[in-house]
Amino acid sequence: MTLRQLEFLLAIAHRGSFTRAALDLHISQPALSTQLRLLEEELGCRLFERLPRGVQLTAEGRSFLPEAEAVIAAAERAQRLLSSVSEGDGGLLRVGTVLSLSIGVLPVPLANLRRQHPDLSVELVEYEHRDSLEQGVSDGHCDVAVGPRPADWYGHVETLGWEEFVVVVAPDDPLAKSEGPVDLRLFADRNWVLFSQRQGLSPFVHAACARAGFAPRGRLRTSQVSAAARLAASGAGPAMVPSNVLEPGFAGVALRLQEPVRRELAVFSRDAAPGPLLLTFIEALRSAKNHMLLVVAP
Amino acid sequence: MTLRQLEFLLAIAHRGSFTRAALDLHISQPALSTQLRLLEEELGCRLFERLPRGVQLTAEGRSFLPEAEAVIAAAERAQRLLSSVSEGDGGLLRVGTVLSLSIGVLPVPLANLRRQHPDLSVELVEYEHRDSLEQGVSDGHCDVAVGPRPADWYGHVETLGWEEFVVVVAPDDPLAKSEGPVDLRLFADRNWVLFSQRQGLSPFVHAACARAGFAPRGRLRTSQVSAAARLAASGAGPAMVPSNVLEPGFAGVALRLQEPVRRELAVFSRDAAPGPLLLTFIEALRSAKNHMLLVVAP
DNA sequence: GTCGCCCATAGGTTGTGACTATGACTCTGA
DNA sequence: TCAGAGTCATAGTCACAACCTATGGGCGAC
Repeated sequence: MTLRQLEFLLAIAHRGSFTRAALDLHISQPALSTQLRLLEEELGCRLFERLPRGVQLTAEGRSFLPEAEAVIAAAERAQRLLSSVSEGDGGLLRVGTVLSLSIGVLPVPLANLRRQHPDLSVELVEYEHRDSLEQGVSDGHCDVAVGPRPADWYGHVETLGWEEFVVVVAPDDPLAKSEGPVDLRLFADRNWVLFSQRQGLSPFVHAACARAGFAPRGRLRTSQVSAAARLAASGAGPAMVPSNVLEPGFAGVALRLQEPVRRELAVFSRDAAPGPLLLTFIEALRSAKNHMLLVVAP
Repeated sequence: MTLRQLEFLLAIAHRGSFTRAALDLHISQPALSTQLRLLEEELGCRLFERLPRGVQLTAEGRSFLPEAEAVIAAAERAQRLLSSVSEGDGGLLRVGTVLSLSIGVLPVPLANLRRQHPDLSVELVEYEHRDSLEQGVSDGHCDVAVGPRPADWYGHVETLGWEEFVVVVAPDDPLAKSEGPVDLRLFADRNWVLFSQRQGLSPFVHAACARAGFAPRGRLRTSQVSAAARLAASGAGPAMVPSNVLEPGFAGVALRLQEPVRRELAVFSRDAAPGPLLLTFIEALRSAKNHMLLVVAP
């Protein structure tokens, strides 16, 4: 049984004649005869009654017809969906990212994507650490990743920009009124709001402080970036967070650093040549570059 | 796009490997490679990512997979249904008949059919007259007919039996206490309960009376056999009806006739060689022959 | 470094599907 | 009654599609 044979069946049933159905299908009448005979032989019963003037469905054929229509309809649905998928307009994309980016960076491009390609579903797969993100892409748990640019990557990589880290303090902090960028070393003796060990930002913050010549002490740890920012804003101590996670009306004070702490962000995937769905997504990222609170060049 | 290619796609997705899927499908690995390549070319995008160790669905392939499964599932459903249809176990049969038979004769075989083939639906198409029944079969409005045996018929015909007509009178009728068959001429001067012109039994009753040498007068006409019987039972005048329409606890008195009035009943269809569905139905009729209140031999 | 696993390609063979031509049949109209 | 138009089925032929075997290339494992 083939899709083609079922289409033939429908055409004949619709027109009530082999000859006319053959015209519709742009094939010869004998070809249609043969194919229907094959179908009838495979199914084990006649589907049409041959009359002197055209043909008519048998009881068996009439019973089978709705099922045949269902198969053809399903096939057409599948083809429609895939043609939209192959134009990057539909389907499902599993986007891997790290926790902080799904708050600070992704909302804008995802909103654009929703608007421009309403039939394209996105499943966010959030990882705590850049390593597990890369692993997740490699293992096929997600189709594309947005995160810190991997050191060396076998597939497609494309830099999106650099996110800048700021130190968040409470409005009544002694350094809150500083004009311009501050020196990170001023916070060396403070009690920091730090990230929990498993959070990917934790080693990053420690490395930044180490470059400034100290190791941050902390009494408070959280795995959530936005929690760290809010805790710092309420006086729990300084916290280093990406500037893009701070909302416009944020209650704390964000201090830029004299020695900027930056992280290169990229979109990357297993495939060296991304397919249409990935391209659509990557395009959405590109066109939102200037609205993602990233530094475009270091 | 063919059903076969979709099956290939599912097998590969399921096994995660061309080689293993080819083993499952009992084809060679290159054949599978080629077919999938053709499918991908037709659809316009890669469905699998080729990895050193097997393959993995792309985002496009993963989006398409559920649709492909739906198509295959619909095809399997269709095949299952048709295999049950070709064994006469399912589907829809349109049974044409005349009004009186759907009351008196068909209930028993239809009940048997329901019991033995629960998935087989029957649509009763009732005609007022044997001529329109024959026309209905010829025109394809029903698949098979149960009714008075046609004079000459081009398709399959099979006699079911002879229904015998009785004269129904009220219990207080002068002739109600007659022992044995009565002479139809005794009712020549009565006011009959007759059938309306369009009812198929009307000419039949008139012909029977004509054979007995009189033309029945009537003050009351109905198109329904059971109404005629009840009216007669309540004293409206004699009525000639098939004996099989009288229920066991019927209130009137049914008188058999010395010159029996009988009508040959048959099942017939357009097709000279009935298909499985018709055969199932005809078989149900045959096996109910002795329970349909028919005379088996004239 | 060699071996094994996996997918892709090439070349050859088989089989299927389509076409043209024709036949059998029925209904229609002269 | 017979010719013609219309229907579907069959036969013969051809092209292409699908498959198989053999082989190549890439990658990881031992």
